[in-house]
Amino acid sequence: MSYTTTTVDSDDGMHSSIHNESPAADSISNGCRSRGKGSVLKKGPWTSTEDGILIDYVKKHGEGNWNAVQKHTSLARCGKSCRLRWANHLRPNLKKGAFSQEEEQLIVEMHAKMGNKWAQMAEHLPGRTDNEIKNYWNTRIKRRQRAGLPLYPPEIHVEDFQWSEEYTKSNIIRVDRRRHQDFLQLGNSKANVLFDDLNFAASLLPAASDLSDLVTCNMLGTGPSSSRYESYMPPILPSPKQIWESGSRFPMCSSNIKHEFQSPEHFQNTASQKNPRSCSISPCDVDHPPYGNQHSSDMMMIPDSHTVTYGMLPTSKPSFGAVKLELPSFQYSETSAFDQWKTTPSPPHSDLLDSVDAYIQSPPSSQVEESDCFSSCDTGLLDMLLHEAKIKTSAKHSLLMSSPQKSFSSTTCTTNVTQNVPRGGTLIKSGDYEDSQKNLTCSEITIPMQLSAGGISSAFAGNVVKTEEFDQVWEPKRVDTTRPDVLLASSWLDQGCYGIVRDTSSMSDALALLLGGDDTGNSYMTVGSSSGQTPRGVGSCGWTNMPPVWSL
DNA sequence: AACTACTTCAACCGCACGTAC
DNA sequence: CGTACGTGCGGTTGAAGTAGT
Repeated sequence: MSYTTTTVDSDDGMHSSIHNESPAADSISNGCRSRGKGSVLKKGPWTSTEDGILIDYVKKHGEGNWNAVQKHTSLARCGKSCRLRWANHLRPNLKKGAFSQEEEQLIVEMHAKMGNKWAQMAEHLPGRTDNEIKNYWNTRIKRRQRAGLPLYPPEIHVEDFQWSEEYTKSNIIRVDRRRHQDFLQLGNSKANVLFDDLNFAASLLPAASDLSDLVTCNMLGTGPSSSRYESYMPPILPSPKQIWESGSRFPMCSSNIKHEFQSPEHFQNTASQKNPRSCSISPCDVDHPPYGNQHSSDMMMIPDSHTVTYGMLPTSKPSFGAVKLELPSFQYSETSAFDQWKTTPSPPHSDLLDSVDAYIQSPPSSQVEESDCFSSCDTGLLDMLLHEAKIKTSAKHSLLMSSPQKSFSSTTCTTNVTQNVPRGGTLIKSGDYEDSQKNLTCSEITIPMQLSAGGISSAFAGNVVKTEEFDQVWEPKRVDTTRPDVLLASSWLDQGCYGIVRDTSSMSDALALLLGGDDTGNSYMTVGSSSGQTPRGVGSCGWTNMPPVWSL
């Protein structure tokens, strides 16, 4: 970062040169609007002189109207910069120095409750700024990650705080607006898997109404989720080779989350044992090779953060896709996940930590997009999804209740089979609308969506998941590497999953294929597979877009 | 002492929202 | 009603500081 920059750019960092030619448009420097043509705004660290000028200004004029600072003083700083400087460093009663233990505790609790709402947290910490809190938290994340500690201490029951109705709603709205543009930029492919995942999540859980709210919230990247955390999610994944060799299915498909779900019966039986709102995840039974000896903690998710708890990386193997297809404990466990993590022995794991570090330093760029993908539905779509989820869940419910464990397990297999094997493959042409409701039976799950040229709209196309595959043993098959989605996934494996960019060409090609569309401008998106063990769409498998259904 | 790796934190950026015109 | 502006927020960046070798 060069703080010596004195650019005078066009609006919002577009860095064009029109600012001097348009009388209406003030000069803008990297998002800061400056008054007067060609004025040069200083960037970088503030000098004491500048501080003095700003303090004087505030004394005279009070806070606010920051853009006027430049007019009334000799300060060559944009209003934004002035506000930031004042708020973070110059305003009175600022507390400097390290956070006290009480403050730290409060931050942790607040974060568990509200996520990355730094400004809100700052309101509860007099003298502290949002920036300070944010920095503290980010540092904490790294520290605890390195130490192999969970993000939240055991005494913090994240689930106790989360998903308050108002919070959820407010965040859905906010993030929805914020992410919409990102979504439009993503093209259609990712939205496809968005619904894919949502569909699965909704269809596999018994409490449709409750679930759909939560799932949708999370799928939209809302709630107390944190892309920041997502950035710290470690690539604790087996290599593609490992995946092949292990016979495991594609490891990072978000639908794997379903493994975390407790059976309806179990859930009901145990619900009363704990705080009804407590839904933290306890370890599931993982005892099958090739990951038989791995600890379930490997795949613990922090409900708040969409995050695999990197803190527990020291466990044996990458696990995400290797969880036994068996029901996890969905109720709160007395031996909390955190406790488990803490007591988890730490075998050699330098490779994993290295990966984590690499990941931190060079998070795959695709993360953001994928995260955004889930954050980008408009509210109309949200309602639609909720409705859809409920319907599907109802349809599934009888199956699940008749043999919960079996059903769950089977459904999981179905997911694998349908998504990795051609039979369930469906080519979705965006712009088509198929009323999935009509197609919905106990043996089919239809994923609703439609993407229009202008972005996403509330409509459905079909992605059919056939439950006739129940109980079928999944076998790895060869991937049709000519398929764009395979290329995408492959490329993603190379880049996003492991934080290592090996070759971007395949990704580009795949994207071109996927997003290029046909002559009519419609884009095709493959949802199912056409051959072999095809990873699901790239969006469905990103760490960042895994629907945190586990937070239920 | 020199170098490297790592951490901290100030500041920037883009986006979203509210309001005035 | 649309646009411009002011402001706030959350995420990201990189210079400076620190620790380790």
